Order: sequence, then C-alpha cells, then structure tokens
Amino acid sequence: MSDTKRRSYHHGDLHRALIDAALAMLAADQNWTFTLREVARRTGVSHAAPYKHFQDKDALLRELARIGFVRLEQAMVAALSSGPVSARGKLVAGAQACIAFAQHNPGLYRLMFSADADKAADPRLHEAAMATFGVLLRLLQEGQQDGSFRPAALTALAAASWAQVHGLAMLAMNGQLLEEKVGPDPVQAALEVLLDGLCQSHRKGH
Amino acid sequence: MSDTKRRSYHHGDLHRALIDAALAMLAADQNWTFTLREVARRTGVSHAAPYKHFQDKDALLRELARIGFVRLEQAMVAALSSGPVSARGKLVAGAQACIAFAQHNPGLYRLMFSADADKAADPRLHEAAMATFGVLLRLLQEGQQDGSFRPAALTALAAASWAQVHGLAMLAMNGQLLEEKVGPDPVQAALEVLLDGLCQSHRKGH
DNA sequence: CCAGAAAAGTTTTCCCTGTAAACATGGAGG
DNA sequence: CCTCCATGTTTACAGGGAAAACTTTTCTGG
Repeated sequence: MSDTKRRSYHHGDLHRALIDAALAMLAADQNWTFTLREVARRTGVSHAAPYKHFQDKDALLRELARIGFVRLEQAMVAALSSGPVSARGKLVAGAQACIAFAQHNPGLYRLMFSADADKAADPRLHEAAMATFGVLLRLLQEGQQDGSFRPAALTALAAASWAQVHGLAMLAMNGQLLEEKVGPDPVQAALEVLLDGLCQSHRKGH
Repeated sequence: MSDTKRRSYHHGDLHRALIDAALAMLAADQNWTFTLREVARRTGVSHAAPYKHFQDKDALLRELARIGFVRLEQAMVAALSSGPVSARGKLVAGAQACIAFAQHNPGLYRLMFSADADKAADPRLHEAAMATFGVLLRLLQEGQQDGSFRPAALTALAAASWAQVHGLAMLAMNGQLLEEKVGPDPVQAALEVLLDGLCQSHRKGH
C-alpha cells in the first residue's frame, strides 16, 4: 500500500525507477548496450519520458557510473573498518573489496572506467570517482606515516597500487585468474608482490 | 599503375580498405561508435558491401582488435630485442613499449580489452591475444631461470606483472600520470615498485 | 572458348533507436 | 477556483544494422 500507490499519470519517482531498471539490465547483460526505450518500457512509461530526467542516454550512464563509485567506496571503507589494523592488511582488504566488487558487478565496473562515463562531462561523477580514489590515497599515506611503506612520492605509490588493483580486477572479471589456470589465490599472490615492492626501500642501481 | 588500378565494380581489396578506414576512424575519435555505413561511405562503396567481408559490425571490431594485438606484440618484441640484457631491464622495456602503444593508440588499445572484442567469439583474436601475453610469460620465465626473479608460481608473477602494466597503461591513457600531477616518470617509479616485489624472496609472516 | 557458378557489389526493405517538438495532465500555490 | 509548471504522452524524423533480392565481374572446368 505504502509504496505501491501508483498514480495514473505521474509516476511518483520515475528518476529512481529508471536508474533501477537500467542497473538491472546492466547487471543482466554485463553491458550497457540496452536501449533507453527498453528502459522506459520496463518502467511502464512512454519512450520519451526518460528525457524529462536525463538529458540523453549518456547522462543516464554517467549517473549509473556515479552510483557505482559511491558503492565501491562504501565497500572499500567497510572492508577497512572491519578487521585489519596493519597498513599491509588494510591495503589487502581494500584491494580485495575492490576486486570482489568488480567480479560481482562486472558491467557496472566496466562502465565506471569506460570512456562512456566521461568524467570531464559530469562534475558529480568526477567527484565520486575522486572520493573513491581518496580511500586508497589515505591508506597509503597512513602506511607511510607509520613507516610501513617506503617514503617515496605518494603519487608514485598510488599509481603502482591503483594500477595493480585495477589490473587485477580486470583480469578477475575476464576469468583469467581462476584457480585451475593460475594456482591458489592468485590475487593474494599478486598483492604480495605489490606489497613487497611497496615496503622495500630503494635499491641503489636500477 | 601497379596498385592504383581501380576496377569499376569490384574494388580489388575492399577487405583491407574497410579495415584501414575503420582504423583511421578509431584513431580519430578514440572510440568505436563509428557506423558501418560511414566506413562504407569513406571507402566509396555501398552501405551493404561491408557485409560481404564481415558478418556484422562486431566481426569488424574483432578484426581490428586482432590487428592491435599483433602490432602490440611486434612493438614489445622489438623493444626487447634492441637493448637491455638483464631480465629487469627487459621487463621495463617491454612494459614501456606496451604503455607507449596504449598512449599512441588509445582507441585501439581500449577496444582490444573491451567486451566488444569478445575473444570467445573469435579464435583468431584469442590466439593473437595469447601470443602477445606470451611475450610477457617468456620474459618472466627467463628471469626466473637466471635467478633474477623470485621462484614463485609463474602464473602469480604473470598476474602481478600484467595487472601492473595494463593498469599503468590505462592510467597513462586517461592522462592520470602527467608529470605535473604525479612527479617525474611515474611509470618508471611504479615499475620499480613492481620489480622490487618481483625480485625479493618471500617474507615469513603476511 | 564458353557456359555457368561463385564472388563481390548494389538497391531495396524492414524494424529499431535516439532525440526533438508539440501536446496533455494533474497537483500546488496564489 | 484558476493558472502554472513539472512530468508524461504522442507524433515525427533522421539515421543505423541487417536481411533479401538483384546485378556485374571473375573464375573454373569441360
């Protein structure tokens, strides 16, 4: 009764309903080739109605991506808060949360980092992406302050860490890190490699 | 005379011409939203002609991706052959070649690793991708044999290395590794982190 | 050397999409 | 109560992908 009150003409919360339908189709197909008309159809609304809420299809996609970043940030923060205390342990937990998110939401994750979710075209999306990235930055910074990580430029460590985590997420999504093919817990193993590099002090030669 | 002989009806080498036109548009726009009809138009041929050479648009995209992998493999092999002798030096050279390729061909690189270039749908594409990956595998294997890299599971090292290189390529393409923002030669710095991790032997606890 | 099949183009056709424009409706404030 | 504005709907149009049917070359075997 309470939320099933359907008004005949005005939907009530079409904005949200469109996003939900689009997220569902994204999850179902693992791609964002769905049509705006189909989104409208599933929401029981005319094919032009979405344009009252999103300037065009790309605007809807950007909003989906933004939501994805918010959720990813939440997942990573949750993983950090519950458990590990060492910088090393926190980094592993955050990385695994990110990789798990990618595996559970492959379509959304790919959209978030695709050119179709153009951060330059949407300040809110850009902001959400930066906030997510900030989780990693803080992590590294804290680890540096307590001496766990080498005192190199923070941005260099961030580039290495982010590249590693994002690359692993991609490989995991593509099913290229299955145990049969690659041994037990390849994610853990790869993160060990990263962490050993992060912890160790510089060598002399190169 | 030799290659300018244009026959009126039959094109001569439409297959190649379509690929060239599509590659040009991919490079120009850095995306593959171009239409098959536009490719046909630029090639001076009717809009249905491409279907004689490619089953559908995705088949053309897969062929572009395949060519991309072949070129990337060539670039990496070339970087290895000319110069560095140490395993460490070779890995850096190969990685930098890959990242440079991504920066010079962002559209193509993204296509190669997008879901639109579905490796499961095209054995030739899959084969080309594996061959490129093989360059990295051989590199790591040789480095392990001469003691440069830790004797962990090869696939774990490969996952870590590939994730790092691919992740860096993505960041570089997105302009997130510019010197102003991230200090001098962040790629080199990030690769150092990886290499330190690759070289070091296991720690005891984790 | 020639018939006819196969290959490679073209035209036609269909249905679908994104998006704009014009119109309709219903709820909220004066 | 009446009018305005946000939110929907209908209508319209310019494309695009892909299939089908038709045409023109080229190739190939007898």
